[in-house]
Amino acid sequence: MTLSQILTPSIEKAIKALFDIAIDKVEFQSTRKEFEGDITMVIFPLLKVVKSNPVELGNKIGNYLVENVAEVGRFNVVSGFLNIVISDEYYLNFFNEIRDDLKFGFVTPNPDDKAVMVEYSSPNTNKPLHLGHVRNNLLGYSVAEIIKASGKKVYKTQIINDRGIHICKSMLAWQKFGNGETPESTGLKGDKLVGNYYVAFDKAYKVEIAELMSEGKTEEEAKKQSPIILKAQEMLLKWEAGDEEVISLWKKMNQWVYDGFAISYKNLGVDFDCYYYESNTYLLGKDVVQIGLEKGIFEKDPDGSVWIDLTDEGLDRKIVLRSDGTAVYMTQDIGTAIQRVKDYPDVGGMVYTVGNEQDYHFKVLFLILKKLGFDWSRNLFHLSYGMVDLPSGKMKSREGTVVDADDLMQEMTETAQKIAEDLGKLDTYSAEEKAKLYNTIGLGALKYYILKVDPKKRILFNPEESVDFAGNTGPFIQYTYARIQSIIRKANFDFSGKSEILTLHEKEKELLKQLELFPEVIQNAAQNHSPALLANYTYDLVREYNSFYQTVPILGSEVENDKIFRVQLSKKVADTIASSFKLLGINVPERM
RNA sequence: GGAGGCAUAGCUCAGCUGGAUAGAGCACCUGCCUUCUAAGCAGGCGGUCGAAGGUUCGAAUCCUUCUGCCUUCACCA
Repeated sequence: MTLSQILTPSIEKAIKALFDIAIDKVEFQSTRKEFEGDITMVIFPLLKVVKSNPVELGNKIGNYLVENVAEVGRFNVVSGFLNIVISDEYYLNFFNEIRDDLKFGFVTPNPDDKAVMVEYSSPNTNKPLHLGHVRNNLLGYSVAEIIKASGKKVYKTQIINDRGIHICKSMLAWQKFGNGETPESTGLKGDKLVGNYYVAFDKAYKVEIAELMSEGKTEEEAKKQSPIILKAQEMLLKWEAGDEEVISLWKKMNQWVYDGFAISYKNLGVDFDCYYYESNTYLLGKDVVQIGLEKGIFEKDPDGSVWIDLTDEGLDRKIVLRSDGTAVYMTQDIGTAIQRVKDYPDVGGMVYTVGNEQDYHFKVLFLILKKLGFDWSRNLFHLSYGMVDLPSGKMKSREGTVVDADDLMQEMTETAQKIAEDLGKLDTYSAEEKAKLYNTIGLGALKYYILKVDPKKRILFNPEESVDFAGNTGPFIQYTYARIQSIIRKANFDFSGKSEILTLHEKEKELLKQLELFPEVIQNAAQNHSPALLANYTYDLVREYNSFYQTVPILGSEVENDKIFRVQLSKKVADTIASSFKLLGINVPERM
């Protein structure tokens, strides 16, 4: 039970007793540091219903609380704010309750509740993952974990765009220039190899366009008539017709890519419960169009194309089926959503982690699903995030200005290594332990850097300056965790028993207040689909701890009970950091 | 042109349902390693919260208008 839950009924009673008026809402905030108190009640809203002045009313309520609520020790009133001092006993009881609860803040899912499917990553299979995918993956994974921690069952999934002209381009280039190269023969990661052929295609394509243009064709004509693009289109048709040779090459090259992605995902620390492939889903949704037509949600044009008119909702008319009867992107997404609920009947909502350039698409998709009348359509959420820009501008894969995900992780690890070696604290470590640690710190820096920013904002990523390791960063938080582990190792006394201290140091109380917020933060982060809330909370907790750490002796404290309590408190902070970082997908080191 | 998003310190970002004198980090300056890890702590400097109106006892937060940047409005995915 939280403080506000304890206080609210008493305040309601007080108002009832004093003025015979029922109030429906009491507003609290945590007390600002410059005033004495732990929790503050804002008096102003009450003045609308109660005729009094704020100070007088504050005093009356305060007196009532002191007399009737055990947890309330003292109070003071400053203008319209009633600052309430909560007894140490309350915080000590709270601490004893949560101390050994490793799941503190986490809610266990109820098996009867509906599950949430979280889609993220969803790459194309013609090129390696880049910085944009990194943000997508980190966000999607973290939000999935946070929703899980908030008490819902979660399925992590992705839809892999494994078909289409883009992969045909890579396939064609491999046939033309490849000399039978494979990941094994070249030692390249499969996704890199296939990506190279995609680039090779584009290069050849550009040459052909230039040639055609020098022969007097317009750019538009050249783009359409280039032999290599015609070949690629032909290949796509063959793929759709099920041509054995094309399908077999397609399978082979896609598998290379999947093997490459698997390594990237593993390094990134993300995982999936199930996969959807566009080659299986691109025909879905057409039958639903028929249902929509019958219901009058869709309308058919004379040429046979099917549309939905959303002008009443302030949107446009949107096509859902081409005049030749084939599916468009929207059709597929409708069909895939329905398919997912068929496959996992306990799914009652979905989260789509997709960049904000598709805001409009998802608005329309959700609206269509709602009109079609699916009950789960009320719980659809587009986890829309801003682009990751480089100082040089946008990332363009064709121009080679992308930041490769594997390279980036490698660089971060190397930076961590360099900084750690300069500090020279790890001399007793084995090479293997060091490598693992550098990875933990480097990726911690990268992940935290990206996750601490509000998803909907764009990120300006400067790879030169790389990511900080000081201040509000992953390594700073990891460092605090490692320091606490060191304290625990050095505490050669038993601190497992009940803590028996009676009064709290101011810093200890601040820490406990911060810890108390953790469950609420998880719920909040889940509701808002925002790992940033959790990340910034953790930073605040760590600052609070460091301040405590520097002012209050822990192991050195002479009173035995205080010492035990402070180690226990430190451990709880470390556990909470670990819990929080787990939800962010960041590891914590035992030493650093 | 229609729709959506963003704008807070020199830079990178917090700021939950409106609440007290707008908070961190980086950078710059001052202190603190013979005591548990200085990747740290304490402090200083730095802001008309893009602009103007409005609602309110009270606005960075809500409403309107404007400015700037970005995205989107394909029988592409």
